[in-house]
Amino acid sequence: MPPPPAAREKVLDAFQRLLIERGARETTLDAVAKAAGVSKGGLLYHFGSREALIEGLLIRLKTQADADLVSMKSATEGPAAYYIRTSASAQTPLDLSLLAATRLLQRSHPRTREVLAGVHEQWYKVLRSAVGDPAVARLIMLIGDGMYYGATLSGAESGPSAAAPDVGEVLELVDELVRSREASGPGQMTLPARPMGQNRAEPPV
Amino acid sequence: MPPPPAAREKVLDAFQRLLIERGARETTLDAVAKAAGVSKGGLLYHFGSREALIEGLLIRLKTQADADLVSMKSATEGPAAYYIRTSASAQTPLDLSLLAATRLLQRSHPRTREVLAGVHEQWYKVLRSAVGDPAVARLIMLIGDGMYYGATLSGAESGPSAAAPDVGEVLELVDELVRSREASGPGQMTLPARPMGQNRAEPPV
DNA sequence: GTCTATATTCCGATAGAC
DNA sequence: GTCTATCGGAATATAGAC
Repeated sequence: MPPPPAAREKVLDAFQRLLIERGARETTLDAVAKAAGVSKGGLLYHFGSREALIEGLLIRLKTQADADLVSMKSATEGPAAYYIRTSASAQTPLDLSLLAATRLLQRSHPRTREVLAGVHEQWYKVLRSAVGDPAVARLIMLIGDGMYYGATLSGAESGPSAAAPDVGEVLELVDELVRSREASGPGQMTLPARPMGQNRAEPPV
Repeated sequence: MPPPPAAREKVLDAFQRLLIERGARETTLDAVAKAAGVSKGGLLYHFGSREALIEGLLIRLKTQADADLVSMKSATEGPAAYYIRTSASAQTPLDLSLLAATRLLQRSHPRTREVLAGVHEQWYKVLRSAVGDPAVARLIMLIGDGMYYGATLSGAESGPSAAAPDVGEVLELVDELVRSREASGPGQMTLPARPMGQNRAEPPV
């Protein structure tokens, strides 16, 4: 089987890179073609319109996400740790596709949102079957989302902020929560709410 | 003191709404002017350029964030619970500003990212002084970010997904973690890592 | 398949009337 | 302060040569 035409992939690479670096607004067909090293006509041969280019990115994203799900399910560290650890990175091809798709989010164009939500839902299903407590599974999803959001905020030049946790710290805390829940037993799921962030001080009644 | 000119605020409102609904690409000066009910010339009187319009949005965002910090510090439920609870909403004026600014993120334009990172840092400082354990404070930041990211993903028509937790559930889990940490004492901060997501099963060696 | 050249529409910004 | 009219340039997309 001959290798697939490289031009298509180069165009998608450039499209993603420009979306992340310069945003959707400046990511014009001209700019993508130039960054990919092809002419605009050449680009439009592979992707007949801007919309088709977006669809190509979303299809690539789904393919990469499906492959990632397989790795997640079979990770020796467990799906939860795998999910948290990989959420911290913004380097893998899947991360780049996710970041790029995020730049295309808009309410009036549901396609991108649907794909991202679908990937999200798949992750949750794996977490849900791997972690005993559904609430903990959902919390892990939130933490992963939060780490991913931090990746969208951080630029190349800005150093790590004080609020940026490292992966080991997060894994440790989640592990502690999982063990705490296991100890309290599966039957007890509803605890009375208590104010947080006021060490040892009782809230006013 | 006469009320400040309403046109400026109406323009900023329309700018935010369009950024959220239709993305940065379709949020042109024409579209903003039309949505705000003014002419393009009228818009450009208040904001002399597209860049000035963005700066106006960021200034509004900082003002709203500063006001929110005051509420956060004095919340009777405590800063941590306040932070988590308000992160779930995407309805307040501050939420709209945050969502809109997110649509403007791009690496080559550091200004938006700096403002968002600054707001983030302020939140962390309050959490840090309210929660005993810095690692827990950082985890709460992540959870809030994750809830906010979920808000950027969810559209108006799509129902809540299975992976979407409610606020009470999250508050309960964080509360449990805080109490678990308090019980184990402040001195013990480093625990050996252990695989997660594999209930009671030991990982292969 | 890939290119250049071009058609058409639209964007940001300016000029100037009121 | 708000408007209309318009300029110069850039965007998407098409046509057609090679």
